[in-house]
Amino acid sequence: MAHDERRLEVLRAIVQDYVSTNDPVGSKALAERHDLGVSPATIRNDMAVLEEQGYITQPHTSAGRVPTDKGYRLFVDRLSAVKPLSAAERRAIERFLDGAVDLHDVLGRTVRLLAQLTRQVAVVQYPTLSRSAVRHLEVVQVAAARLLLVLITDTGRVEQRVVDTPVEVDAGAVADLRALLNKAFTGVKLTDAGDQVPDLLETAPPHLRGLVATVSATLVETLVEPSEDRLVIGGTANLARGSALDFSGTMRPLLEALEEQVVVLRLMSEVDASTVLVRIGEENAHEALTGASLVTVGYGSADRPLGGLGVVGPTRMDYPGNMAAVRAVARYVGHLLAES
Amino acid sequence: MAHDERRLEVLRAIVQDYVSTNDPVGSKALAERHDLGVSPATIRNDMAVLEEQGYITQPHTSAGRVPTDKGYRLFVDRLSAVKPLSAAERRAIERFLDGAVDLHDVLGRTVRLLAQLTRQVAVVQYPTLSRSAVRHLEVVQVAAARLLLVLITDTGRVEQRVVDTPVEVDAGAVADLRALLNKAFTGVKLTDAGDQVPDLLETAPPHLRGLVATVSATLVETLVEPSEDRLVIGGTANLARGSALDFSGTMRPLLEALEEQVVVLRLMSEVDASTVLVRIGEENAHEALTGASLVTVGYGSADRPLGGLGVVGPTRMDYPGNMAAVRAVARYVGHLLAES
DNA sequence: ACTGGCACTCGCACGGACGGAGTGCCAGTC
DNA sequence: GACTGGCACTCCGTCCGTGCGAGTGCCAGT
Repeated sequence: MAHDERRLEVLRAIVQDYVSTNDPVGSKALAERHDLGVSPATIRNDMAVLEEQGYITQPHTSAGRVPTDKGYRLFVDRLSAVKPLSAAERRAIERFLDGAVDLHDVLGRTVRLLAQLTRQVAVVQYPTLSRSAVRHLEVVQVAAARLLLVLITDTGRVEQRVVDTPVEVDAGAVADLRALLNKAFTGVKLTDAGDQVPDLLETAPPHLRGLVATVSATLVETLVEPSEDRLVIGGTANLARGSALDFSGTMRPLLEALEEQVVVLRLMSEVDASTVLVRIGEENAHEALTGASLVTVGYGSADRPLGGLGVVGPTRMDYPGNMAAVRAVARYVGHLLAES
Repeated sequence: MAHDERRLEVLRAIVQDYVSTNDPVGSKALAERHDLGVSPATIRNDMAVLEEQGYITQPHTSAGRVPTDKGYRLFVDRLSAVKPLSAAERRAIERFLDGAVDLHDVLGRTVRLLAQLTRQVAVVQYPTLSRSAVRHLEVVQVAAARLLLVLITDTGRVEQRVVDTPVEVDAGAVADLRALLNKAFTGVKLTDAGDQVPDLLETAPPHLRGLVATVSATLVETLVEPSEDRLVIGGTANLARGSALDFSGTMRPLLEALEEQVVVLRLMSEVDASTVLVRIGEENAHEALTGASLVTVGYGSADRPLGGLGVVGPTRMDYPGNMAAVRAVARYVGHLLAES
C-alpha cells in the first residue's frame, strides 16, 4: 500500500530530523524539509497513526513528535541504508591505526579513533583469552619460592601471574619447568588447557611433580576462566557534550556502568563479526543503560573471533553513521590483529 | 598578634564550611557554627581584610564569601592538619588491595579504591620503566622474519614489542639471541640499556650481528625513551556528581584533558614519595585544569621511586581528607609492589 | 577592640501575561 | 476515499515585575 510506505517515510524523516536537530519535530517543518509531496495536514494524520502504533510520542501536548525506542528499532531494521564512509574517514582509520607498536597501543588507538569518528563513547574489548591459544609460556624466578608466569597468546596478548611455590626452586628447576610447560601447552587453546594437566603430571620427572602441580593449577585456574576480560573505554568527554540534552542530567549512572565494565562485557559477549548489533534504550535491560543505545560488532575473522567493540550513546544517535564507523573499524582492526 | 591568628581561624572556618556545604558562607552562619568567641560584625571586619588580601571573594555583592585559589593555598600550607584515616578506611585499603593477582590488577584496584575513598577522579601512573631494571627478556618467534620481544622489569611490568628482522631466523638463532640479550641486559637499568649495545655487538657471534643489531636497536629505542607512560583513570562518574555545582557545566575539557593523559603525566613526573603535592586551580597552568585541583604523591621507596598517583577534583575539595587518603594508599601500594 | 543596629544591595524564587509552535478536527475539493 | 486548508485550542517557554531574604558595610556606642 502506498499508504504504509509513506508513513514509514514520515517516520524516517522524523528520526533523521530529530537526530540532527534535537528538537521534537512538527508536521510543518517536516513538510518543508523533506519533499514528501503531501501537506502538513496529511502528515499529521500519518503521525497520529504512528503515535498510536507506538513508534513516536509527543513530550507534551502541542509539541512535535519524538521517536520512541520502538520507532528507532523500526528505523534501524528497515529504514536505514548503511552510510558508506567518506574517503577521508577511511584514510583517517588507516592513518590512525597504522604504526601501532603493540596490542595495547592498537586498542588504545582504536578506541580513540572510534570516539572521534562517532563522537560517542567508544568501547573496545581486549581479545578474549578463551578464544585464543598459547603461543609461549615464560617462567621467571623473582624470589626463592616465587615465580612469575608470563603467557603469550597467538592474539598477541600477554598475561602474567605470580605463583608462590611450595618449596624453594633453583635455576635448573625453572628451566625444566619452562620446557615442560611449553611442551604441554604451546598451541593448545586456552579453554582446553585443563585437559593437558594429567598428561603433564605423568611425564614430569618425580622431583618436579609438586612444583608442576602447583604451577599448572594456577595457570589453568587463571586462564581457563579468565574472570576479568578487559575493556578499553574512551571518549567519555563526548558524554558531556550534549549531556543535559541527551541524558537529562543523569549521565552519572551511565559513567558508573561503564566503569563497572562487567555490564558492558556481558553485552559484548553476544557479538559476532558478521553483523552489527544495535541495542536501543530499554532493550538493554540494565537500568543505567536505559536511555542509551549500543552499537556493537565483533572483530576478528569468522573462524577466530577475537572480541567486540562498539559505541555507547544516547538513543538519539546517528545509527547509520555509527554502524558504518563501527563496522569499518572492526574490519580494519581484525585484519591488523590477524596479521601479527 | 591575636588578630592575625583569628583571621586565619576565620579563613579556615570559611574553607571548611564552604567545602562541606557548597554555599558561599556568611558572617552570621560562621559565628553560629564555629565558636570563634566574637560576633558576626567582627567577623565581617576580618572577612573584609581577608578579601582585600585576596584570600576570599564574593561571587556578587550581598552573597557570602568563597575561598580563592590563594585562600585554599594558605589553608593547605598552614591551616590543615593531616586528618588521620579511620580504622575502617585502613581496613578498606587492605581488603581492597590484597588479593590482587598481577600488576594490572593492583593498579586497577588502586584507582577504584582511591576514587571511592575520596569521591574524586583517581589517577594512577604505571610504574615508570625508566626507573626500573630489566629482570628478564623473552624472545618469541611469531613468523619467519618477525619476533616478539617481551620485557619483564623488576617492578613486575611487562612490555612487548614486535620486531621485523632483516632476514629469516631459525629456532636456534632465537635461542642464541635470547641468551645474548639476557646476558647483556638482565639487571641493567633501562636508562642505561643503550650503553650495553656496543659490548653486546662485539661479543655476538658474527652470524648473529645483524639480527642482534636490529633487535637491540628496537629494544633501546622503545625502552630508554618510554614515550608513552601509561595512566589508569577511574571514578570519572564522580565528576558528574556535583558537576553543575563544581565545574559550572564545563567539565568537558577536564574529561578531555584526562583522556589526553599527557597533561596529567607531565604533572605526575614531578612527584616524590615523601611529600604530598597539591596543585590548586590556576597553579595548574594547563587551561582545562583551571578550576581543578590535583593532590598527588609518589609511590615506591625513596631509593626506588616507581610512579605517582593522586586525585583530581574541584578546587572546592576536602584537602586534608584527600591528602591523607592519597598518602595512605601510596604507602600501601609502595609496599605491595616492593615485595613482589 | 569589639558589638549591636541599621540602611542598602543584590540575587533568586514566585507568579502572571504573552507569543508561538503544534495539534486535532472538520468541512471542502479532486 | 484520500488529501487539503482553515480554525480553535492547548500548552510550553520566556519575559518581566515584585517581594523576600541573606549578607554586607558602616557607624555610633561600650
